[in-house]
Order: sequence, then C-alpha cells, then structure tokens
Amino acid sequence: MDTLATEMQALADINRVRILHLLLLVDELCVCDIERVLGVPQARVSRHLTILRNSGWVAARRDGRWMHYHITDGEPRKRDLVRLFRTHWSKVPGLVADRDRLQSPALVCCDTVAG
Amino acid sequence: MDTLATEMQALADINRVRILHLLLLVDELCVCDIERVLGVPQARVSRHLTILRNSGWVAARRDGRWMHYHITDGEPRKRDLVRLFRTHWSKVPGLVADRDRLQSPALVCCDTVAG
DNA sequence: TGCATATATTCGTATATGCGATTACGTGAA
DNA sequence: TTCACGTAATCGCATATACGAATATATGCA
Repeated sequence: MDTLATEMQALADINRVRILHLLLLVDELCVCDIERVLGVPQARVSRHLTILRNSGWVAARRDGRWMHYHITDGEPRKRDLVRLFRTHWSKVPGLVADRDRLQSPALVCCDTVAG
Repeated sequence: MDTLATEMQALADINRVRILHLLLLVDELCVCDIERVLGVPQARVSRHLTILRNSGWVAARRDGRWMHYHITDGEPRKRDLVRLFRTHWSKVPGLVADRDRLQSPALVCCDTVAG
C-alpha cells in the first residue's frame, strides 16, 4: 500500500499535475521546455520531476546536456490511469493555458512530437 | 486551478484512498462502518471524510444519528474519474483486504447496497 | 585544460499535514 | 430534562512538504 500512497502523493502538487498534463500531450519534453511553459524556475521544475520519477509516473532519457522526460509506459495499469487524466483535465482553464503555450511555435527547444 | 489542486491533494493520503475505494464498492457507508473496515479510530475517519467532502469527492446524507457518505455524482467528469480508480486500484493488496473485510457479513451496521 | 550550458542537489526556513487526545455537537429515547 | 450514541471539531505537537537561493554535477566545445 506504500507504493500506492507514494504514487498518489506525487499527484498532490499543482506543479506536478501541470507537468504530467504536458507530458500527456507530447512524447517527451526537456526541463527547459517545461520551465518556459509553466513559467517556473528551473530548480523547482527539476525537483518536481524527480518526485514524479521516484513515484514511477515519468522516466528520463539523457541526450547530451538535455534530459528528456516522458510518461512511464511500463505498467499498463498506471499508463491507463494517466491517460484518463487527460480527459479529466482537458477543460481546466490553467491547464488549457499551458497547452496553448506548449503548442505555440518557437517555444520548445528540443524535438517534440505531438501525441 | 486551485480547485484542481484541492481535488488532487485530497487523494494524497492513504486513508482517503481507502475510503474512496470502499465507497466505490457500495452505495454508501456510515462512519462507524468505515472505522471498522479500516481499523482506524473514529476521529481520524471523520477528519478524512471532511477533507473528501470539502474537495468534492463525497457527499453525506444524515439519517438520525448516522451520517451516510457516498461518492459525489454531481460532476460527470469527476464521477468518471473516480470510477476509473476502481480498476486502477483493484489489485492493490491493502485495498483487496479492505474489500474482503467490507464484504464479510456482520460488519456493516447500516443498510448498504452492493454497487 | 577552461568555460558555457542544462540539470540536479543541498541548505535553511516557512507552511502544511496528520495524528492522538479531548471536547463539542446533534439526534433519539427514557 | 437527562442520558447514550454517532459524529465532528479543537488543541498541541511531530513530521512532511515546498520554496528560493546557492551550489554541485554533467556534458559539449574551444
């Protein structure tokens, strides 16, 4: 039950919800992209990404100096749940604004592929 | 976005996850039933129910001295999400044990209808 | 090597959270 | 009214969490 508790606690912060929401929209994002979309300092983004990683929601891939984060696709149970959040969150104003900022051109520095 | 944050924070405690999980299995439960199934003192159950209520996940109905709690069926968006948790949580050992205790006869003091 | 960039971690602090213990509240019955 | 019962709220405390600021780490390039 500890795993479940950790998993749920990871969703208890709005920064992490926003990050997870962004990662539902594209295949992957680097820290600096998330930083710009959220308008939040780098250390904060990095810290929340670490929490999301330790709780199993996201995974990272290193590419030179960049870390690309993506939704964990390992456990189908968790993957299904996180996909369902997309619908649940699709109308929340703050998240819609994030989505707009993400999709506006000239923002992402790394190669991202629309989901 | 504050509403979303509150909503998600409410799921960040294992007591509340366990309670929500129980309420997904039956139409409604009173505090004393939850208390017995979880094996947790009354004040704690009541406090967590208040949090679940303030965040919109559950609602209550008074019946004499008893308060019957049930999943909020107002917002379809939220209702769908909470139903999907049932699948996500269905195999978690601690929750399975709760379910068994709930379904064992002679535990519930009030009238509950299987969902 | 030295430097710039991208990301991660540490530190100190303010606030939030969960808890047991206790008390208060609301209802029904005598 | 008085009592018992079910539930809710308060208090004090210990721990957890999020934060900015600063620093550390890692990689690529000159």
